[in-house]
Amino acid sequence: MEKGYCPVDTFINFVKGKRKATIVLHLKQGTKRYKELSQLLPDISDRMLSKNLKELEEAGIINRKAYPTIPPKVEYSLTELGGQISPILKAMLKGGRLFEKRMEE
Amino acid sequence: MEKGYCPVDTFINFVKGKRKATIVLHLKQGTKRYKELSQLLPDISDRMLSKNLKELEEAGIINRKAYPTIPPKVEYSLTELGGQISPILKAMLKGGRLFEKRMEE
DNA sequence: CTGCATCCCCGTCGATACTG
DNA sequence: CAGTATCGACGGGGATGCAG
Repeated sequence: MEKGYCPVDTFINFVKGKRKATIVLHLKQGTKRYKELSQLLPDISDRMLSKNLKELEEAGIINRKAYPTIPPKVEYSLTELGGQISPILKAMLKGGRLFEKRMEE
Repeated sequence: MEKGYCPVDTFINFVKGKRKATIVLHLKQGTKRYKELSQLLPDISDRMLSKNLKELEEAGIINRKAYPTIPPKVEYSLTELGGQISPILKAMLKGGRLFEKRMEE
């Protein structure tokens, strides 16, 4: 993840991947397993989900905890940084609704 | 501009175009001419700048006022909606700096 | 259950050149 | 000054299938 010319772009780069923001918002509600996230986000493929999760982990936004059991079990949760940015995502959510309202007219 | 599955994505769609957010932040400082924006954003081509300006105008975020003089003169400014979302962009800017600080370590 | 590998399409963006 | 036209490179993301 590279630095943008302006910090706003840096932020966008962290968040623009398909569904990344939504994943964080769901994890804000509490720790979730891979399968649960997959069900909460019906419009994303496994490929993208695991890719986004990995990137979010590398960015330090989420924690990944794998249990070496059979069948495997993996839990995802927010890091402190993840908690710090979630209010911003919430603000963006509100802003998004503003746009959606406008579009309906 | 289509609606996202989650409003956060709607918001991102408005803002993720290269430099769109930065344009809004500059216009927040006051009305600017095309040339001025072009100089404030040295890393964006004319093609992208005019494309982004047009999209922001269509989204209702900025106003475009052209004076039919020679040489031509066009001024861009924020709409009320543009003013409403700029605090969110500022929050994203702060968040971006958080990320950048982390990356330096 | 939790992913990764492969193939491929398509939109985004840069470079360059041109116009009213 | 304020853009538009065209071409081409690049990467995100979908579909499908397979593995530990």
